[in-house]
Amino acid sequence: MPTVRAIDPNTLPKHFDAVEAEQRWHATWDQLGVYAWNAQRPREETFVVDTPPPTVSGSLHMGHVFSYTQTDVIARYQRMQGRNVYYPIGWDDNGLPTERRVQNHFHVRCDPKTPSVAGGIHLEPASDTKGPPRLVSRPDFIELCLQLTRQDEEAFKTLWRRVGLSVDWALEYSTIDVRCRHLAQLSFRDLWEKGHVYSVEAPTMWDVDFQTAVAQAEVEDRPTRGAFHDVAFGVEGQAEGFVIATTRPELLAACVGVTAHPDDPRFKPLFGKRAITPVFRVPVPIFPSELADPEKGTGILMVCTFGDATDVGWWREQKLALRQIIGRNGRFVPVEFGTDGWESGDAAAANAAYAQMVGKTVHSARVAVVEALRDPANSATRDGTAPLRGEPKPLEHAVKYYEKGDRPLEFVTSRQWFVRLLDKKEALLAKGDEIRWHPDFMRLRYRNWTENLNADWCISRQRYFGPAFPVWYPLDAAGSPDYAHPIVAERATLPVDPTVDVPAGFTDAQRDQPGGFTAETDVYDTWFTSSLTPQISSGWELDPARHRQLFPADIRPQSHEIIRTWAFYTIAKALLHENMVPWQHVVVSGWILDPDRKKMSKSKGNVVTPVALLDQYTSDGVRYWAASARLGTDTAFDEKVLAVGKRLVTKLFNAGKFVLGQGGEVAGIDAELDRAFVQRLARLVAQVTKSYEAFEYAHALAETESFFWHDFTDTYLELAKVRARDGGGGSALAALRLGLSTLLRLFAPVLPYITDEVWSWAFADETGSPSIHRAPWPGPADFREVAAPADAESFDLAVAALAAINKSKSEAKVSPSRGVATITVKANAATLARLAGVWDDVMASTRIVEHRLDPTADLADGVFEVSDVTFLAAPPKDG
RNA sequence: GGUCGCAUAGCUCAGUUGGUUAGAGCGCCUGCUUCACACGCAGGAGGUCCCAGGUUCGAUCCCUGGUGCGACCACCA
Repeated sequence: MPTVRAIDPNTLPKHFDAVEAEQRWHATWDQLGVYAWNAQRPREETFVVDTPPPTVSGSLHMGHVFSYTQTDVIARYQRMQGRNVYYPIGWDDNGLPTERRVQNHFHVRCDPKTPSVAGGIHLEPASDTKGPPRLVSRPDFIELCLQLTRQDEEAFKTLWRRVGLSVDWALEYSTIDVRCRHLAQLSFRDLWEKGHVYSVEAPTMWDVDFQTAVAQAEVEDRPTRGAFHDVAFGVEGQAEGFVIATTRPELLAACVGVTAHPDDPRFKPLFGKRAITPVFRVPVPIFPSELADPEKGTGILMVCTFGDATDVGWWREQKLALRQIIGRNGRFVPVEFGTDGWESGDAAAANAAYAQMVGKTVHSARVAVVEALRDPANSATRDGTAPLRGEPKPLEHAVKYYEKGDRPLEFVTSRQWFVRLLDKKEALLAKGDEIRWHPDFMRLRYRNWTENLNADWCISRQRYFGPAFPVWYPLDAAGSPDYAHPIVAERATLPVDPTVDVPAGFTDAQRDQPGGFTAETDVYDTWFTSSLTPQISSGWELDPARHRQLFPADIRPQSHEIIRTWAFYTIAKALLHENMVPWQHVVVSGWILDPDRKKMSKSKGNVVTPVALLDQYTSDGVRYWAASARLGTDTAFDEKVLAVGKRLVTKLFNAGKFVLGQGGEVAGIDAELDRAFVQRLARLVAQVTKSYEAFEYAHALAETESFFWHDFTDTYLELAKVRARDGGGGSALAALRLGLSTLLRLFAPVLPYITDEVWSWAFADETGSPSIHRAPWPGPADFREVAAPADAESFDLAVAALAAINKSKSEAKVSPSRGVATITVKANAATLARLAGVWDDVMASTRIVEHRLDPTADLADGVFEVSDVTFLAAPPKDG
């Protein structure tokens, strides 16, 4: 029989120093290449994670740690199952969040007309953001974005390593890097060739601060305080007017129509006539519309270019005039009245009234218009009273905002690029159903969004820090761009920067010259690139062989609030490019909530910083907390759970120290108790494996933890340790080691540090797996050589007898370790007979000297009672 | 307003494919300096499984309705 040498517990620290161990294991894992993806292994052995690239625009909070750890646990399980795990990490650095952060950090604004700083720009963080921001050129602005995101990426990387993410750092990328830009442009080119993209000049949702168009998916409603203003309009050719209610009086100058419900008797007589607006005295058509709600406001409303999406619809259907008074920066632009089919009225007076509005923001224009509406001279009716009827009535209503913006969106007419999606809803829904969602109900979020989609995807942004469109426009003889015939760069020429590169058939001298060409200066919506993360991993057209190896991915981890954006767009791209699904599974993490059950987020100022918690509870402790929550379940942040995780780490350390501290001859596992334990262990492994296969890592952890703590350390270890320690316990020694080795591996996905630490004390050499994270996942092969116990209930009988004896000690208020001089154990005869195989272990662990087994017919099977207990004298206290 | 989720011990959460006394951890109580671990061990108290109906021999679990909390979407005159 082989002999195992005990480790010397004295060579181990008294307490587990997690911070030291974490540093040490990072180095070891790097050196061993434990997490490296092997490009040589085939697809069927590979497990591909489509990792979310975190937005690099600030700091990571516990919500990030929570969800990324959950993904890591799944990846670590797959790796131990022998899969070749492709687990990349990227940084989503392009886009508005970064631009905004750079603007604030350095107090700058990008101005394409400003010349670049010679020798490259270097700025210190701005200490004072008062006064006008410094204007910097587009290349300088991009450089500042890159500088700042590089810093952020380093900080993120440090934290992710600390948390123990088993990503392959060789696969690190950023969404602004040249390869991602190349892939984004290839994607555009492919969509262009397939006829899925188009550009059009139309009213589009517009953020006046960022001065860019935004997509439907990035819009959110926010309850906003406003006020109903009752405003009297005149009617052409009659004395009687009517009163509209509006929350946006400042748009009065942009009023191009008036509408009410077709069946509303109050306004029926007005349809077909023209209303006269107060102040500006513009005549506008009054038309019926089913969309007008007689119950709302006064039942009749003004249509402006543009107050909201409904206005856009009416403007199109009724072919109303266009008077776009709000400019791209949110300020009122000059407008000439009298040139839009207006015949009657006083254009000069209107122009004079409007002249005071030019340059004002929405807010101050509102003040100005309301002021004008208080003046009876501005009345459009003939009753001589002020157009504003009564005082504004405050209300709170939902207003559309860009999700990252601060002021309400406006509809601004501009030329934008779109991906045509509205005609592909059926195909999009079908793809969504091909994917398995965890939890399954999350697919309904996707369905709901897709079914209710009401606009194509606006992919152009009038910004700077993002991949460029590979597009130029020919200029006609007058120097005007021919938007109907864009020049899209050929695949082979990509990537291009249209502001630097020259389209085929032109020379650089023709740039921005009549008869020449001009660059498209818009950049992509950040989701246009982010929706390609599976292709960024696979290389797609840049590396077809790798693409076949890595696409579709196995899992897409993400949170549920971005199903409408990230998941949706990624599914759309895979559909449009290759008619495929981008991944087999979507695993949706929940949120961390405050104790008040509000989402933890930076804006709410309730974020707990991860580093302090990692220091206090160890990385494994924090991971334990994250892995305790099921997918899709929002969880209240509870520090007690982290403390439990830390205790589990300590317990593993101590149990490992004890088990591996026992040496001696190892025998086959043949004692009844040992066989009964191994049978339980094998059953646990089967259950835990099943849970992991279903992405139910929290269930797997709970089962493992319960077995480890209750069945292993409190029960089996106590029952077997005397035999293992006092020689002749080769079977117990082997079973204890098998138990420890198995439990360490079951815990390894969640607790990578402590498990590898204990593994390294003995099992690394014994098994030839230097890191537990490359050790084989436990399975039937580990237990094949151990015979089943003679009695299937041996383990439970031993536990029940042990509990009965312990209880007598507890009731007598003596130490559990106190020796028992005499005891009588009662059970029915059959139970006592079945106990025989494990009774010696029970006696040894409870320190029974003399006992009597008393068969009693009236006790149920498996039930023990003890009586006549006397104890040995307490051992002398030393010191 | 539409869709979805949740509601189980003081707290954080499991669980029951419908079946005798519903679980864990934390917290609480009673003990135990125990030779792996006091970040421990033993013992214990604590629950109308949100409410009302229905199906069933039987419901915490299934169905219907309601209440509360949360999310996503819509509502912007």
